[in-house]
Amino acid sequence: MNHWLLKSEPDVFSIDDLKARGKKGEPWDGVRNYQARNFMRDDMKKGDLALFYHSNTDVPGVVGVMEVAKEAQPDPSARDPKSKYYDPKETAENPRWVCCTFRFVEKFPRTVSLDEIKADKKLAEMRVAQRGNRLSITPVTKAEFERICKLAKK
DNA sequence: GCCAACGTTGGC
DNA sequence: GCCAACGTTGGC
Repeated sequence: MNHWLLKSEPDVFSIDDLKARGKKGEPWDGVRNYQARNFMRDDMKKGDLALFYHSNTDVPGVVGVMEVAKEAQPDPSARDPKSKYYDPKETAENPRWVCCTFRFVEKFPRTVSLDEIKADKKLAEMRVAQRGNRLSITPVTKAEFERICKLAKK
């Protein structure tokens, strides 16, 4: 099983929004970066666990856990001219963008902040802690995943 | 709101 | 296929 970290701006879609979706979960649409897409398309499997990270907010950090409920499918927003994620090059025959569907697992009792991640020896190498990192979907190791869960419950 | 870092686009 | 220009991300 693989582990992941996915960023989302809480103003746009927060962990509480995901929780409100219940068992149905939420398709992670709008990813328009090839590296991130490849992770979703090629490596994300049903049951994989992912850290939910709030970006662009007062205290950026990991706020909870979700799981892959459905593996990659063509991203419908890419073919919707009204969507801000619309891509005129997207076709049904040759879908360029995909999305996995995620289901809420848990919300941490507290946020594991980016500052904390950077300060922690075992976590400092995570992609999300690197300067200039903008990738919204990154793989994390099992050890990193478990470390963050442990910190969250301290 | 600033700005550094990065990915993408398009002219050549 | 290079690279400047541009748009976006996201911490601060």
